Amino acid sequence: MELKVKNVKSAELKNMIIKRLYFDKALSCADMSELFDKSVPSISKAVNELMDEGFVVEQGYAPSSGGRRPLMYSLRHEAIYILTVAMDQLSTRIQIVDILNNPVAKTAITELKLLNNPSALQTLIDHINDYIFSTGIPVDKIAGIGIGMPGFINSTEGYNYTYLDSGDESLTSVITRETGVPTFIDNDSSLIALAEQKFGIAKARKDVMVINLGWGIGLGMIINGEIYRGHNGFAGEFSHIPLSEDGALCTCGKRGCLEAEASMLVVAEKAIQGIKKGHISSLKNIDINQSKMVGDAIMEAANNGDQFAIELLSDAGYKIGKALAILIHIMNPASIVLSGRGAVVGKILLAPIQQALNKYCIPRLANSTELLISDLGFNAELIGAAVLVMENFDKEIKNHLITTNQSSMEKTTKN
Amino acid sequence: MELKVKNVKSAELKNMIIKRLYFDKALSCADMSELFDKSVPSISKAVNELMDEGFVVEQGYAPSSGGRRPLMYSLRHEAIYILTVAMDQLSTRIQIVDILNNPVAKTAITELKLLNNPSALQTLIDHINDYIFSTGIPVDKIAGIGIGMPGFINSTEGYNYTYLDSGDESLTSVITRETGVPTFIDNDSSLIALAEQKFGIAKARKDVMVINLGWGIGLGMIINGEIYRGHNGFAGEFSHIPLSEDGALCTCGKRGCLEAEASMLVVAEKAIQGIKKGHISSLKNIDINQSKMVGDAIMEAANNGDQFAIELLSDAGYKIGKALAILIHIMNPASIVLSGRGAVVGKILLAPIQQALNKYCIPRLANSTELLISDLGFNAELIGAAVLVMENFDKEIKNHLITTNQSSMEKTTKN
DNA sequence: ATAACTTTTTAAATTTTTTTAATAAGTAAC
DNA sequence: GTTACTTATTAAAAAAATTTAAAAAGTTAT
Repeated sequence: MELKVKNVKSAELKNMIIKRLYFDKALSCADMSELFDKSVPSISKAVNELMDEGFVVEQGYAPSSGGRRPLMYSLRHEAIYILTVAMDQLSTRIQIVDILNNPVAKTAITELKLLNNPSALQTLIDHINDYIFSTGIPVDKIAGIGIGMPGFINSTEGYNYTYLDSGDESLTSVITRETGVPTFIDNDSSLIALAEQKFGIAKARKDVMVINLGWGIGLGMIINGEIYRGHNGFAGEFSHIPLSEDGALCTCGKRGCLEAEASMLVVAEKAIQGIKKGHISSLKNIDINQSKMVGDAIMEAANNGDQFAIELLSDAGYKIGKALAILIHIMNPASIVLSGRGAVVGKILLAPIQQALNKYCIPRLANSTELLISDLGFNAELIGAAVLVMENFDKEIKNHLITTNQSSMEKTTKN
Repeated sequence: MELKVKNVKSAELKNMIIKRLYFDKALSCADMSELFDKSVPSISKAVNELMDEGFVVEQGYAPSSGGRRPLMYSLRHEAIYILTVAMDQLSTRIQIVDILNNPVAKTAITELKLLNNPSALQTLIDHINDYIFSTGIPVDKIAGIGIGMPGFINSTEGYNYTYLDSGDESLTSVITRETGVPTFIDNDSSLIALAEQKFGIAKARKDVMVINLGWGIGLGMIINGEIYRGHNGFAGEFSHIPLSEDGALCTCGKRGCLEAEASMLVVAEKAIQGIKKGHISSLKNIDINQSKMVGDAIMEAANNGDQFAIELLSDAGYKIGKALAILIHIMNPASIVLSGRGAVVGKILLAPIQQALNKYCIPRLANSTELLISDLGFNAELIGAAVLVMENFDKEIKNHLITTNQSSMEKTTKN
């Protein structure tokens, strides 16, 4: 006996509508007809079914553009929630957001060391389950779990080859099984890029390079409007491109990597050296035993006008600019976005970066690339994780939401 | 009175079939059903219509895979020809090929200087028209003209911002008007990449970087199975990425560009210097006043085991390898193909390139990229030009072919 | 204020596509 | 050499999508 789902194409259209409404908030039938190249009656039918299923609601009339006012449809807020997770080497943030990306509960922040920590995966799962329980939101209202994390990640297959070893089974499969919610993972920088392109400063742009300025230097690439992950999912390893011939030794074992020359960690290191040598600066009272805190302190000091801090950042900015020149030559992007932790000093970095671009770029290329500073800030990765879930919104997720929802999908049995 | 073409979607399917048959040579209805996610009857209907229109013929039965043998369909050879053009700074090749990319007449090679030559465009048009006339192939059997050329090119709009100035009107529009055949242009390196991915060593691979080793160093990118051209069509400007801090002066005005360090022209230049200094080599009797001929001579000498030539090429190879390391970090491609003129010394370049990759690449990335040498050689650009035309095969082209063909499309008049 | 024109939605008719079933043509095991 | 099982094509029936037409709800110019 074989089970067969009917109306596959119709279900596809409905998923496309849900997905689109997540990004565009509200659309009329006419809008969607245009968007999906489907007739209005087809759209109308799908929308009505989605209303019956509880996913879509009428939102009211939009202003007329010269004729009858269009009836706008949007997603029902209570139908879909998304659990988002942003991990770095040391700490993990967990959050549940609604369909407007607004948090519905306080973000949970926990210490979770990724390196050499065999129990990290179980800890993560426990934290997620605890968080879901604490919010009281039923599991079947959560469309999916999106997780951003560092490491070499194969997003399609759901593996992280660097951290959170899950054995033969994929990481996403383990978390899906243990939480009961479809799970998706991706590289932190890719998710930041996704956030910037969907809801940030690079909104709707097709070819965007997002630089994740943090303790390393990540690169998330949007190519033809989609995240580009490369053949094995390792694209965007910007941190370790060889920049100078005999530069500083990098954690990767090679010399002259961009990360070893210009990351916030290196800036912090240089600041500590400088302070030890007696550099006059508002930083001189900082605890120099914790590079990461020094990093934050430098950025704050720079924004407050501290000359020494600005000098250090400018130096890093120039090197980043040189690397960006290479990136521009290869990719000819519409925009480059400075995002991640370092975005707060974006304005200070802008001048030296532009200077490097002028020196190392063919003018025609430099001029056709806009340099932007993120306004999403620290939230980018969490928003990106939500986008990741909704980009993968398909039959499976809808079934997960619908199983304990009101109606069930039409199925026929083939005899 | 408004004219409206019916069966738009059906026409689309038919174009998809023609396109696919160009790439796959022969397919059964079942194959196409799978490929296009359409029912067999839909495919069958479209194929029968295409046979009536004279585009498709039955090709015979393929071996059975356990059941009834599939009837294979292929394109009718006499229905579609493609005119391909490959231009470089000094000379232009023109050719007409059939649907199997086989030339149907001798390739025409003419001297045509691109730089500072206001009459270049008219000369090109004249040559194309003369060539078509000389072959006796009727214009309405030629699906399109594909042209590969150097310069900053916007393939979608059909402009070349560097050469062949066509004023306000697009270059493709001028040539289409003057020849009566739909025309498409693209960057030479992009077309070489297209050829390698469709009919060359990187066949069917999705993420491929093709290096066009010639007088410059070009880069054609296949991303997600499609040519990537960047935001303005300027992507792949690999020649001018800053490689060394205070390197040789480049024609672009900057220092340390890859092109200025490792192109065949530079190798030739170095050879001339070496010979003048009395280097012992089989090259010593070459005419040192023509760098380009020296370039060819060096490649030949290297392939014959000349130590000095090999040394020069190895040096260039190592620098190319360093640049490829950067490319691999950013793109994580499945394959890198060495193509263009320099492909003939690919085997000699391989070792120093690999050496550089070992030094400058994270092992995981280097290991997941295969380094290939083109077997299409000098023909790649012409084949790519044909692919460019067929990739753009759409309603317009089909109409062009069909106007003076046997049947005409069904049209209805809206009252 | 009214006529003329837009835009959106709904319902009925038509077209297109897919599903189903039947037929044809082959392979492989016994 | 049957029999059971695959695979491919064709034709008729069923389902789905689009086109067409009409109605509803506005805007704008006179």
